[in-house]
Amino acid sequence: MRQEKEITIYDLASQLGLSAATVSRALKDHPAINKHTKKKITDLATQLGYRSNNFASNLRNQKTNTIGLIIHEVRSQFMISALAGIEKVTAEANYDLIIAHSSESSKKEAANALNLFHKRVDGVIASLAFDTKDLSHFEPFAKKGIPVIYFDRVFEESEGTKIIINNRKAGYEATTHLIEQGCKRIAHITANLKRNVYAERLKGYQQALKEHGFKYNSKLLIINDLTEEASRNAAKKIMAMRPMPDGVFLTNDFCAAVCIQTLKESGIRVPEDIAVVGFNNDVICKIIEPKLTTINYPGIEIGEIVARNLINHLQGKSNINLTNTIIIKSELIVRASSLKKKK
Amino acid sequence: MRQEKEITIYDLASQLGLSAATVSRALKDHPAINKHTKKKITDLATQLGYRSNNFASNLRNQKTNTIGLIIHEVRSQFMISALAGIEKVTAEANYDLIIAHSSESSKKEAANALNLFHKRVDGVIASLAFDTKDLSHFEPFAKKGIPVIYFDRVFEESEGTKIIINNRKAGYEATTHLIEQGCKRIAHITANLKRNVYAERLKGYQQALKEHGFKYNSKLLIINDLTEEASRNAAKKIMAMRPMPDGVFLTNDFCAAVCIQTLKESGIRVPEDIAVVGFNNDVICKIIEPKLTTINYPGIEIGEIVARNLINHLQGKSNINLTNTIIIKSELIVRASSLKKKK
DNA sequence: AAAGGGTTCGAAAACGTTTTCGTATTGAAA
DNA sequence: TTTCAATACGAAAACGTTTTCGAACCCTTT
Repeated sequence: MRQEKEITIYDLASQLGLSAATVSRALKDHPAINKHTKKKITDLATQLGYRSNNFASNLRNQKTNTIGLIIHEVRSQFMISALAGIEKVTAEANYDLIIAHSSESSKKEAANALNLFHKRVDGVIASLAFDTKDLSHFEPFAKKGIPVIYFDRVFEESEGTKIIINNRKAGYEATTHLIEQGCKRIAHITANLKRNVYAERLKGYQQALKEHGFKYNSKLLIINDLTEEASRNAAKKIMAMRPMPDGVFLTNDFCAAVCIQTLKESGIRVPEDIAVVGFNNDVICKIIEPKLTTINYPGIEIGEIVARNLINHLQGKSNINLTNTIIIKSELIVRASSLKKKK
Repeated sequence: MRQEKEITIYDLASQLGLSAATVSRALKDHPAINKHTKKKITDLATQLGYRSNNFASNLRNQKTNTIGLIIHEVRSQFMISALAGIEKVTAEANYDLIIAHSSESSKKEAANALNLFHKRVDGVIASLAFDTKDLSHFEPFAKKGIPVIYFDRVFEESEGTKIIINNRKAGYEATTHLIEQGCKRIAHITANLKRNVYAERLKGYQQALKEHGFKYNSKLLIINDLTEEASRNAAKKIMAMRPMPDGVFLTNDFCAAVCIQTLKESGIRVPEDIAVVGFNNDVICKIIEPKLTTINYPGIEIGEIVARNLINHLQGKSNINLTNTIIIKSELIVRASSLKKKK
């Protein structure tokens, strides 16, 4: 396990009777270097197993080629898909990715932001924690001109660049679909309304009700934290409502799946007794019986778009400071769980 | 958006009439510095918003405080859990994590390894791609004494340190459980047998059959790639077998869930007509109807153990070169999908 | 007073790269 | 032949930290 000495540009230079400056330029394919010497240098470099030292380079260049990713929870289908998209794009552009997850704690989110700041990331991508109340922990980035892009969970009224879907429209479409299936009493199960995604979906739900002549009833609204236990309790609450709802729109597929399961265990039929629409289009949609109608929330595409925007900005190809909000397309996917009317 | 000048230890030093050496030591809590001066220095540092420059520090120290993670697929419940565990431990130890995923391609895996090598990670954690045939792309790390820990998908006969569960025992227990439930004709659905995890589970399956007086029948073995479509086809193959198996052990919960679904759609009852056991203990187990009996493959714990071992080695608290294989406990979790005998 | 031993700090080199100004060489134009 | 411009390369500083090897100082002890 001998630790061979690491090769530097000085080693290459002295072996070829050149200067370090020339070697450095040659390896960067600088035009001022003769093709012939360039070839000699690169050949020797590969032969000797030279690898450039990123720290020295970063130190000199004052940039890190690293992007920080702050996510609220890594164990979510959507986030994983988004992560995959982000990873793909950043890797292709030769950026490193530092992943920091807050486990839904705004405190940890702030600590992560500070950590990334100290690590001097070139840019940040963030989806906010459940209980984040303000963006003050992102101010250091703004002060240094380090770009931050928010996605999924954002403050819609804030300054920064945001990439989201039209959650209100999605909520509207989900609810309208239930109404079109003949539902007269539609419940909505969602999470903390301080988060834009949930608040907007609720607004869409309310708007759909109103436009179709139903009046919004807050007794049909259940707010929980989307865990398995909470989802099971939500289903019980639904069953305890009198009269029982004949449709329910949930803000999360996993929660919807657990609800369907709980309802079925009590002998309630889906969709005959109650139609169900979820949100996200997780793989679980196609496993649960009946298969789950849902809103397609395309994680990979969103991740790719987020990363692409950030990198284009970093490379000077565009300027996200001019962009405030980018809306990604989403759509309703109809499956058996909501089909009261057979086609 | 003014870019304020970055504060260095020289700035702190000159403002206090000290040397950079003293400041550096004070910030690192070096014992040779007076508590009083130490306090003055740290106070000024926070006041001026000083942040230490990692590159300069890394350049000087010749280490990166970065760990590379090579995974075959990010979109897998197990891998995500493992990732969460790894992230937790590395973050606590103040290591950065660079994630490279190979999308099940050994070519990309080799490219990722090279990339991490050039980035000079201090250590590597890897789970191999579907079609990786040898470990030659990890040799550069060995040559430089950079530790590599393999987990999940490994070469069991190779040199490096490996962290795995006893896949053979797990396969044995799953199959024995089916036999105890009265199954006489047990199929096995798995993936590429070049990968240790699948090969070992098969061996366990075979051993259980043998020990209970059944003889192994290769016609009951189905090998696929665990996608949704392949899983559906596997279920059809099961149904086409004559006589049809009365039990099946699958190497993956998602695949099992799709199979159960397909079987049910054809009117076959689970577990009455055919008992099913999966592998991993994904959330899907509790969603599918009937709930899926499975082997608990504890991703978070494994991730934590892998990361902890690597970091202890890097910090000189232990030496993984002395360790060849660490076996983590796994266990059978019995649910409805395999219960032919009611208790 | 001298010697010794802590304690506290500093000078300076080193890590490996990039880039700003150069200079030297060459070929062509005047 | 001189001049000019283009081409090809080098010297050296700079990026910010860490650490070795001292040195200065103070306090005890002989």
